[in-house]
Amino acid sequence: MTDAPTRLRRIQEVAAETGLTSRAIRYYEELGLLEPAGRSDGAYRLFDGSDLERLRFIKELRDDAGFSLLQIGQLLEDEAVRERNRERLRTTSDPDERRSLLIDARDRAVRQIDTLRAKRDRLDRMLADAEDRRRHLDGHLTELDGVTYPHPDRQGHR
Amino acid sequence: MTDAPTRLRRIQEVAAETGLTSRAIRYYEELGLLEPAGRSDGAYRLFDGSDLERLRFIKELRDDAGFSLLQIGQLLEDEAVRERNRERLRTTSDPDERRSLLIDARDRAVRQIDTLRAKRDRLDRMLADAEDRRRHLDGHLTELDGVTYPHPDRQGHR
DNA sequence: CCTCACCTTTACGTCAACGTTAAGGTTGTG
DNA sequence: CACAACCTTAACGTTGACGTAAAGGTGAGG
Repeated sequence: MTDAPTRLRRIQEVAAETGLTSRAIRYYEELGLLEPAGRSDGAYRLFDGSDLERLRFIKELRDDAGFSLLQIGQLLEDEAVRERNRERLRTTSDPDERRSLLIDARDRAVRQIDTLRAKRDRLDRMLADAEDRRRHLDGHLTELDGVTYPHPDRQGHR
Repeated sequence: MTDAPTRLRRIQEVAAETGLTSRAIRYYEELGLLEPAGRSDGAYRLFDGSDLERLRFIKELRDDAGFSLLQIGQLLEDEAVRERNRERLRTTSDPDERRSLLIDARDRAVRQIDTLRAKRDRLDRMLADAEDRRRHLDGHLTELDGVTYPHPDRQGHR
């Protein structure tokens, strides 16, 4: 009892909370990116908290990092492999196996770091350019008005 | 004369130098992402240095930043608008117009900064996670071997 | 002038990532 | 138990970003 308040949600609620569509969620399942926590008596999909996390993560990777669903599958698979290896690490005491597990894990991490770093560096450069421009323009503006003028402030984002 | 050694290239050479395909280049033109510097007597497309730059830039945005061609079109359009406004800025002396041009430019820069920053921040977080994992694994490995083993050390970045 | 490698436009094909419709089963509320 | 609002699978449609093939023109060397 007191099994932690693991509320189970049906697909449309999940869609609303994640900003995805039901169709997209089913599609991700079809691709093997996740497996809903369970099913109802009729065959309704039921999602728990970790499913929500996973879906939000997928969306982040898709929208912000621009990864394809295939690449995302790889990343998630990598994470799963890591999890299994950590388990294996705790249960084995053979030092050779321990070392090879660790080396494999490190290799995966390094590969991931490389791709991410490449992406981030390009973005950083573009960002720096844009910020330079803004600073430059701010300079011209204050020079013109002699006073800091009101931020147009598009939407309330930050 | 001495028009700078503006070599003109035909599409396949450009493809080889940019890592794109001829088809992709024509497609980008079709979408209005660029206009080749000229055409030969028969109607061969001829590209100059700035075309090459532009195509490399498009490829970076597509591959590394994960932007859609539509978004890339927006970014390039923004850049073009900036260029025109800078020209206008130099030729007008009406302070009201000058200020509105500057404010508009600053607005565009801010918008771009916001989107780029969001993407970069997500990538940064993922990267930090991966680096933490690598450090952690390195620790375990040196602890196991009692010696720092050879870094595979992908490339010499950073 | 011939030839071959390259180019042109036009048009249909393909793959990922879903959207949409169809035909029917499920749940909870009155 | 009726009914509306949700869900299911299956299947076909759509859009972006090209690939590929067809039918013909171009241009530099021999």
